[in-house]
Amino acid sequence: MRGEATVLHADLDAFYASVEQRDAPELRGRPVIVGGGVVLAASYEAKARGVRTAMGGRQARDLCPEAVIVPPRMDAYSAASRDVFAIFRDTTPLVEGLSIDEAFLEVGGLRKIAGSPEDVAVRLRQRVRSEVGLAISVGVARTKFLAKVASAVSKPDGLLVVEPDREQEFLLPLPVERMWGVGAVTAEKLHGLGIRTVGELAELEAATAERLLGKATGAHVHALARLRDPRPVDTTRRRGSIGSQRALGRQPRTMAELDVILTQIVDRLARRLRDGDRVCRTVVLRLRFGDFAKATRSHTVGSATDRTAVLLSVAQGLLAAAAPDIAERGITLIGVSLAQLGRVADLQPELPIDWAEGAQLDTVLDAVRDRFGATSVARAVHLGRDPGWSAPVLPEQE
DNA sequence: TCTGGGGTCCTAGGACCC
DNA sequence: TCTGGGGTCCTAGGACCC
Repeated sequence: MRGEATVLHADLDAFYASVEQRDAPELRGRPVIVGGGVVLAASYEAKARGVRTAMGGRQARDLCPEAVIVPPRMDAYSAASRDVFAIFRDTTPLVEGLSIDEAFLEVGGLRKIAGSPEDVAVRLRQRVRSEVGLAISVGVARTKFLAKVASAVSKPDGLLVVEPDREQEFLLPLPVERMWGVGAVTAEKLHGLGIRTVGELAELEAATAERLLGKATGAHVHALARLRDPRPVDTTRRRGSIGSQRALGRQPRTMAELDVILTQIVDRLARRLRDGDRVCRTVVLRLRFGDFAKATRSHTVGSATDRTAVLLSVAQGLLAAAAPDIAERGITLIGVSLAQLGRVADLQPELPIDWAEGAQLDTVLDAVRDRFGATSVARAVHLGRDPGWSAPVLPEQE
């Protein structure tokens, strides 16, 4: 095996539940479930009783009647996440966040100043424990995939280094379900061929895996099983979509009710969009019907926007088109995703302004505001041929 | 099991363009 | 008269992840 084990995967343990136990000492040592209708997170005491993430609340209470059930406090989790990511970035600039509670860190360049990757991992775990008060598990390996599997195997509150010459003996005996990227459907297909371990998957021809699982998924998981994972830690990834949804229960809903909910969702999303200086081109309406079958309806606009009014009218158009289906089948969830995200800055070369025509500032600003909103005006003006122009402060319309 | 909420990536067909 | 081939975009659905 070439290369050294320099990739860390750091993953907070039972994150939401651990924050609750940190902030409320009376919860420590007791089974804690975060969530209500559905389990968002379970402490290790609750997991020991069989409670699992995404399990229905009723089933969780049946399994563990003495569990303390607490409502989620997303603000507290976001703050804890920021604190932990600050320690990640203080450890190395090469951090790739995967979600609110996990990240990859490339630490290969730190040997001279900070010691071996294992030394770095030991200190990282100590710092998160002492400075944030949370347990974090870390896997160390030559590739992202192996580091991710290693951190999962090390839990709870563990550290596992997979040295390059021990990779096969670590990975091949594991059940295929432990692979990152193999879920229930893929595992079931593999079981159908009698394949239960990663080693058995590795013994297949790549073409066989691709026929069984599809070209991309087959090639991907087959390569991983053969210890091939060339993906570097990528610090440049940006979110490609944002979304929000609401479960509605089973009771019938009028189109007027749905319109109110849709408006609230779009309003929230559009604010998040503008807060992040982002724009989007595609609006996706997510529906779940009375029989819990899911569907999406989407529309892409020609010019990216962050305007609530534009996004809402697109969403309303999609909802209106779906109204007959909803009337017939009922509806149990409605949601919206905004996709094809871009940065406001990226819009500027596309501004439809012909500067050669000697456009007046007011005309230009009106055009910019109409298309992209007041928040974009100041940046757009910087594109002007005259860098001496200052950006007027316009009130946000909404 | 009477079923959250936030995301990523891939597939496949049709439209459209050259 | 009998119909190319490739590339990209859009839409819808599905698997997977935390």
